[in-house]
Amino acid sequence: MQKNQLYKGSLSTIVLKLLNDKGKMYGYQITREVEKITTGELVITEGALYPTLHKLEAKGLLSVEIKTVNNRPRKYYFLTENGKRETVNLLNEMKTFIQHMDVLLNPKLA
Amino acid sequence: MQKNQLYKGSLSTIVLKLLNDKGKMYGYQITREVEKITTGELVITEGALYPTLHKLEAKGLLSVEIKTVNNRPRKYYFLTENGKRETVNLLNEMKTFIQHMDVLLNPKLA
DNA sequence: TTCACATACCCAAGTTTCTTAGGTATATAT
DNA sequence: ATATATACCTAAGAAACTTGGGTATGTGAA
Repeated sequence: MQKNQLYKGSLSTIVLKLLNDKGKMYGYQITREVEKITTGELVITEGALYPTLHKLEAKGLLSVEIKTVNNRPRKYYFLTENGKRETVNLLNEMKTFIQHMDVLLNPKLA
Repeated sequence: MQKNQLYKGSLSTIVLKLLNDKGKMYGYQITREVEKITTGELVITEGALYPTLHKLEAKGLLSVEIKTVNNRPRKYYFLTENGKRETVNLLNEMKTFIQHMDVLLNPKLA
């Protein structure tokens, strides 16, 4: 999703958090929304997103609902109960990760 | 370095920043230092660290100096001029990454 | 003295996550 | 007609790890 390797591993967390806040979203909408929120700086490629959505569904964290809009099918994803619990876990892990980075990269002098 | 996928991609940044602050360090010492700083929470495996040190050296970001201490060889790594420049870049990328995560995971209400 | 543990280096096979580069198809604006 | 936006998808390869080894010395405890 970037030249930068740091984003590796954060995609599931981003997707789950978005669905947690918005309720239901479809894949293409997620890519648009992330670009909008980050003012175009973070672009999620479809080659990364769709396999991730399928993986989260296979794990039982997401469910799907297909709707046809403008003669095109849309797959709306939403969190299952397990998905809601896992979202909390992943957000905590992200918080811990950032704290660790802060300690390592901004050491207290003396 | 963790169960968690988030740390993937951050190892080079951590190593370069440590060397930037400490001057010279050897591999084993880096693993000890990171554990110490994070009070045991972040453990860098040797299977991850040594290939990373070799990669950074191959890229011209690190140089090596071998010393024998207690009848065992130690390989002290230190930043080259390019390494110093790249450290600044990677620290900025980490800062940007954390800002993006903040915007995505802690959206302003309304 | 033997046995574990810390120190100190290393590699190879496998996994996960992503990038790159495609493919299909409809609607709309130029 | 042609490009762009919308909307889904996959497969091959790259990168960064984990896991599980290997070698070897020094030290402390049973």
